[in-house]
Amino acid sequence: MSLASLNPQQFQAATTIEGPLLIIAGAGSGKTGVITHRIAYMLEQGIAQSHILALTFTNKAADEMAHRIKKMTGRKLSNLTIATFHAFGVKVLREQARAIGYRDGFTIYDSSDRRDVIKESARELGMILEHEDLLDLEHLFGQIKSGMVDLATQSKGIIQLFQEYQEFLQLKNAFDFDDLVARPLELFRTHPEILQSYQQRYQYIMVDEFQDTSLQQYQLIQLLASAHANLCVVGDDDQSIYSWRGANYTNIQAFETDFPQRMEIKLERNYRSTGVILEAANALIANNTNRKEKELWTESTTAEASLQVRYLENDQAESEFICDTVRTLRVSEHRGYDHFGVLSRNNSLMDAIEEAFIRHDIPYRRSGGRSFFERKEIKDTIAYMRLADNPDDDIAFVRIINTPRRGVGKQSLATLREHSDDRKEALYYTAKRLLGWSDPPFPKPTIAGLTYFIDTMEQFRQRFTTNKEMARTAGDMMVALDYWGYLVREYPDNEKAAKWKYDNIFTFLGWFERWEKNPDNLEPKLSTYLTRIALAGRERSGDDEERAVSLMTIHAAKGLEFDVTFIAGVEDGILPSLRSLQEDEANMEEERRLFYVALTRAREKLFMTVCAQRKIQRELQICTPSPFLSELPSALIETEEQAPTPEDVERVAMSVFTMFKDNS
DNA sequence: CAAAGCGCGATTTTT
DNA sequence: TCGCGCTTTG
Repeated sequence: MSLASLNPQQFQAATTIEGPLLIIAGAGSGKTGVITHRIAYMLEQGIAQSHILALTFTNKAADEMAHRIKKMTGRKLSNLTIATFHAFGVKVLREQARAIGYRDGFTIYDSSDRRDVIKESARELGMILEHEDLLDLEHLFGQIKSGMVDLATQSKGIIQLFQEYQEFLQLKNAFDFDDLVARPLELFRTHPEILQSYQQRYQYIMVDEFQDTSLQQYQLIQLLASAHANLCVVGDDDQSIYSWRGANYTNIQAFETDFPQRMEIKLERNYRSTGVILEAANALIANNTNRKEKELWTESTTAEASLQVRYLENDQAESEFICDTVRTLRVSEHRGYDHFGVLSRNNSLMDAIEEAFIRHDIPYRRSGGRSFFERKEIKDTIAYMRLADNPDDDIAFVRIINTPRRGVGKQSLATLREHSDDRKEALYYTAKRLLGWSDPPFPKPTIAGLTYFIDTMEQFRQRFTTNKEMARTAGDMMVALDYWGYLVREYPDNEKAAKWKYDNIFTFLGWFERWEKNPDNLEPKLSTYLTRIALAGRERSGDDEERAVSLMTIHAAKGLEFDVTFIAGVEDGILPSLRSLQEDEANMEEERRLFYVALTRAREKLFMTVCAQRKIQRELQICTPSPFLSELPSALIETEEQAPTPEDVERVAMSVFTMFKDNS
């Protein structure tokens, strides 16, 4: 490796490895390079891999970091821990499950599973929940678990439901997402000897995207680092965009008080964007109060640089403009598709744009959104795998017990639940037990269906533990269950849809197989893979490295960069998001940071599009430009058309009005 | 008692 | 527009 490529600040950040260190790293300041160099430098200094812990925010960032260190040092990284907070929590819990009363091989419940668990718990207590209550409870339980709300302040009913919920998880040997941070923290607090063993192991700790850590995450690393105090945190308060998930950029201030002997380094030189873009971004973010003063600068100038705002009639025109521009610039400036990125505040805006990409036959990659893993057929397949791995997983059981249909409806399920409650037994085992009776309490066809289900599952559970070809086993399982027959029956006059869904299952299993057979894979177990997809959920497994335009939310784009960047829907109510502001007016600053993150993704060219009207949830809405646009120095911005005058807005409003009149 | 058929509400961001 | 839950049907 060569530290020579680093500027003085970067060099100091990379080579200061003892003691607490705070690195304030502006957008595009070569942060990832510094972190990877820093770890490589540690290894070079003879620090054992096993003593280093690097925590990141996304799986993608963790993978990327490991990849770069591997390349830089040429070493095998068998013992280096680079993980997200959640993945690290899983590691600790797998090692220590027994200390908190769990058995090995637990399951991780994602947020949609959480919904189901709340429903189950409510049913158990005889409570009736409206859909809205359910959403509120999901949110509330998350806040309680992450320590933001005190359970004791809640009503009796809620306390009862929460306790039932926790009991359910424990009984089913499952953790939810919040547990993955909260439980290890609790473990460390209550078991000093366990904490000590981890402190001894992880003597050098590094945290990326520190501005996005929650209070609990901060407390966790504080505990771990308290023995050696070799803690390096890297962050940028201007890029804190996850407060809704408990992220607390005041952790940066907390770090300053908690480690008064800390060293502080600011990286303000930007290597990514051209001057125009940077100047605009600086001007925007200066409007935020309560931030650490900093000014990004660059020496980069290029003829290709530009910052444009386009005013378009509607979302259709917006999509067309983006596609046209991509195609034109690709040819005229010889840019690969993968150098283009399209960002939006929320996922739904991307639907229209994706459609246009399909129409124009432009290769694209859309991340986030209703991902592949959220398709019913994939969720079903995963549920079968989960149940094979952990028969206690009632949520998986309920999901697939009647998929394909095998005569198990509401009544049979109620019978099963009744019998399982008595013994605190998982539904799977209850079913197995009841079928052993001389006269099982189900109708004839149900008995047949259930028997086949249990027999098949038993057989494949066996095969999963003994057979090395797990993906193949899973495929055979879906065949044995006749999932194909199910799809044909569900989509009677649409065999194409059925075929498509069936193919999806095997695409998914293909990834599984690749993972399973990867020689770098240290632990090719079913439970390991299930954990992986639970944590990585929405992220596409970056298999096809084909060049494609990236379509994503601004949140998902953090840490990435594109030569040519589009920000779609730069309109009031979208950016800033109306919902976010309704929740709390103070969110304005976070929305501004979000826009700041979007701006700073661009290297050379940045296009922002504003529509006069757009269809939101099937309804045509009149749009006005985002107030943030007026915070950008107008001298920097090129526009082809004039910004719409109030008369324009009125005209569009009238035309929409008459359209509605005609329709009714 | 399970399966097919109809109506209603949903979408901010993600580990 | 689609998935989910409720109602009717067989």
